[in-house]
Amino acid sequence: MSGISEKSVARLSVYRRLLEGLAGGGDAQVYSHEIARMTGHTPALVRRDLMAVGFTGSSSRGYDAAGLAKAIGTLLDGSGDQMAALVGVGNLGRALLAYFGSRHARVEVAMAFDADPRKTGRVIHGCRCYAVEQMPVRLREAGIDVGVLAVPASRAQAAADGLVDGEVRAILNFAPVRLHVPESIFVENMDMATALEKAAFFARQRPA
Amino acid sequence: MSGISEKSVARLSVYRRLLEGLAGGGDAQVYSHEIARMTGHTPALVRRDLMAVGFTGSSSRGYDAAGLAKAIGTLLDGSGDQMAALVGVGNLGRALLAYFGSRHARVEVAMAFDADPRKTGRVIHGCRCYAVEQMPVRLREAGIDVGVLAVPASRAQAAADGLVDGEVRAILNFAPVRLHVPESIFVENMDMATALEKAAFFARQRPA
DNA sequence: ACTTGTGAAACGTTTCACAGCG
DNA sequence: CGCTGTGAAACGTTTCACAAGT
Repeated sequence: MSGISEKSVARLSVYRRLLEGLAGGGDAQVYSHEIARMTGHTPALVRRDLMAVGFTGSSSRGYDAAGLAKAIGTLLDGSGDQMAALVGVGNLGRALLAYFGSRHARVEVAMAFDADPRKTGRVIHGCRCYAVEQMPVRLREAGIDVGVLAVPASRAQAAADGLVDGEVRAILNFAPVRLHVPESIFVENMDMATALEKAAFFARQRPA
Repeated sequence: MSGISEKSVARLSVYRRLLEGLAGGGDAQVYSHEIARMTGHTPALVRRDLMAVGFTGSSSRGYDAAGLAKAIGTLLDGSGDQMAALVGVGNLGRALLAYFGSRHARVEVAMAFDADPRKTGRVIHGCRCYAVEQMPVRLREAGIDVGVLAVPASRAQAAADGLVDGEVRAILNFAPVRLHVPESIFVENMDMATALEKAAFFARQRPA
């Protein structure tokens, strides 16, 4: 529907962070080949990605960094705020709360859920933790549309079912399993075990 | 050189985990369409990926789960053990140590590094922590070839330089920046901020 | 001379479709 | 039959190459 590919969205998110840094550092104008060098892509690809943004640069001066960052934001963030909920407040879950909680609150992690009664009711890294049983109701009440899954593999499908029941529309899945969810729900897998194996594999295919 | 794509390697890693689970659960034989359904791909893609493995199935019974898992292992793991080192023992770093440390030690995280002197010398989740200054020497001595980067964005490039100096051949990068490293080094980016923005974006492109 | 924006070519990945086999 | 293995087609993504702007 959006016509814009997953890869393009991911790169635009990276461009925006870079541009905000440049604009903050007093670098007002920037060329596609500079963005390309700093993000590890080609100038042509950067320009192709920017076509979707509808922000036009100048042939002589390139792009206005602050303006382009804002235009990317309009595309990526939409109008209203978006909220996410974390499921699984273990080692990884707490690290994610700290990571996502720290200021750059593009998407707010508004609540967390855990099965362990010792964690429910507590506030961890500024985020209140509820029992998993309350998940569908609380998600719907708060109108949360992104779920972040940081539970053990064995519990991932049950937790995903809870998120679907709570009517989230996207899931960021850190569990090393493929979730079974309705077609209409977007799933982004962050499989760290696979990523490490991949790195180890390609390490071996290299000159020593 | 290897002729096998990054995507294919990532999927093979997922297939293997699945197959080990099946074999352990007494499911001796499995068809490509079953692997496909459980991993969310198509049967044709599964068979295409398996072509690189060189393990042949039977038309009537499909693949031997245990044998196929082992064959994938031969391809992915190579001969000797592989070791990784973690840089950055903050919230995320400790979570990664717990995550990667737990038994399924396909790649062993053998040591960790941190700039904070209160952390150096300690053993965290079974992994000894050293000062970053010692990084290049210790990496070379131990023959470590994968670095896992879990430091703040502002320190990521310096830490990457240390890993390169220590002659790692691949880096698993959790920092939200593009690293500048020699061509010969494989970099796998795990940008969680971008992943969350991506999930939020595609959540919006959906029926409510 | 340098850029941007973009049609068209090149390249990579996935799916189709079917021969061959048990 | 329903399966595997695979050439060929379809599709998606990136790069090339150049017209047009400054």
